[in-house]
Amino acid sequence: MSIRVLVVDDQAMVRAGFRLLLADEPDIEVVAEAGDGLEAVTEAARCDPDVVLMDIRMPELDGLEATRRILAADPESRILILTTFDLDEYVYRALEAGASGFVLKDDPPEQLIAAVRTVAHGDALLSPAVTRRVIKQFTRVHQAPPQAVETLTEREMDVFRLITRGYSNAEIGRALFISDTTVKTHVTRLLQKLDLRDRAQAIVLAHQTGLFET
Amino acid sequence: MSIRVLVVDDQAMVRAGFRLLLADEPDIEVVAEAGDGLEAVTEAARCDPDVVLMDIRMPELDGLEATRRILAADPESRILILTTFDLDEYVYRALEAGASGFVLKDDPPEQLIAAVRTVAHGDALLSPAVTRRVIKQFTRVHQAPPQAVETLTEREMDVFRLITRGYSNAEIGRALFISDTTVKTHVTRLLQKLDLRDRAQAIVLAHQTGLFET
DNA sequence: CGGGGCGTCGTCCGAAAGTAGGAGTCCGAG
DNA sequence: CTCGGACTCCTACTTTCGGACGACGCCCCG
Repeated sequence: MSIRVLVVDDQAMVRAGFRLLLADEPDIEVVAEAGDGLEAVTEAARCDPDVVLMDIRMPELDGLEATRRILAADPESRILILTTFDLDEYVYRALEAGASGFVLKDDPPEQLIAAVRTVAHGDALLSPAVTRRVIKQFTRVHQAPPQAVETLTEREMDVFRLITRGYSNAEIGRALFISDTTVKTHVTRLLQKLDLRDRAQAIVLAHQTGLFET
Repeated sequence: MSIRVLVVDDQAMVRAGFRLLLADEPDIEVVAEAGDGLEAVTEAARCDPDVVLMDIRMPELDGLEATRRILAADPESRILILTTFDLDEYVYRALEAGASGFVLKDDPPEQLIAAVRTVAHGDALLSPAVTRRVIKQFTRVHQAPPQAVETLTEREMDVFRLITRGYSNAEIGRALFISDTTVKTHVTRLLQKLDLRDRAQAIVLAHQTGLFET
């Protein structure tokens, strides 16, 4: 009763690497390979693997669409997405598509193998590196407004409020009857205090934490 | 260079169980135990463990507060929270308190051991059971867009969504695997379609209309 | 009285953002 | 097959932002 795996990647070298890597594991068996999304769908239908190891970037049909189609044909399929970057926007979309998990290509091999077993067993999984990111996002959303906001002066708050309305520096200047260079001073300082990069992030922060509601 | 672990639980039997469980692992060593939160704090300060395995429900000082204090004394500490229930409240609060991970007491032993290694290595971790819930939270997406937003193409929507997260053009490019000049093209066109001046206004619009909730 | 925080206003500079226009691919509809 | 829409990428340009300075006046507080 070994775990039957389908490896999908457009680079033959990568597929070979995984095949080799998994060959040492007695309870895991690579039963098929596919070089693009379309192949992946047909192969999945043909050999009904326990786990599909799927690259996300592929010709013909990308990993997302392939995931959707495979799951449409067999909702029981377990699909483990592979990617190179962890800030990958495709993470979310892959999970939406119904993928069971997510592993970085440069995670250590043992982690990949453990991941295969985990999803085969029915659990969902994110690679630790991805998890760290998710946790970070997660805790940020659920945190009360950072007390750093309290360190803002009255004037900085004025500017902050107008920033969250989408005003430019010049507009803020006109609204507050000060020069735009002064506005820039305030903006720079509030960004520093809140540890943000630009006004865009400031707006996001304000809305996430419910600042300036109403 | 084994991983030095401090086990914290108010039940001596549980501590003994973990000690036994971890004794078989050559690279893991239980260097101390504590029966409540206060003890945990002093023990952590005394023996400076690599990983603290901490129950969340305890007399004197609960796992959350103990976590905060240990981290206040040494921000480098890795704390792995143990609990019997996968109630979200604990997850949030433990992560807020700065815990590196979260494991259910009835997760299989191998998972616990792997978790210890993972957090010792510096990665964050959620038990698969918890991860599934987190994933669910994160994959909640788009809803009915208000009018003009419908004229946006799929790609423009992708870019729009990342803008509302505070991403720069370069970051969006990396996330979507396209060049930043292409991102700028999409940005310009979506701003035109929505009759907005800059990304800041786009973020405001998105949040005001409840686009891209969560 | 002297600091220190705050608000105001500058300059200089580099990095982003946004605009304009062109151009190539792919794909589906007519 | 042609046409057009979507997507991609480019060059070249202007404007805006943000950072790093410094400066001045104000007012409060030790």
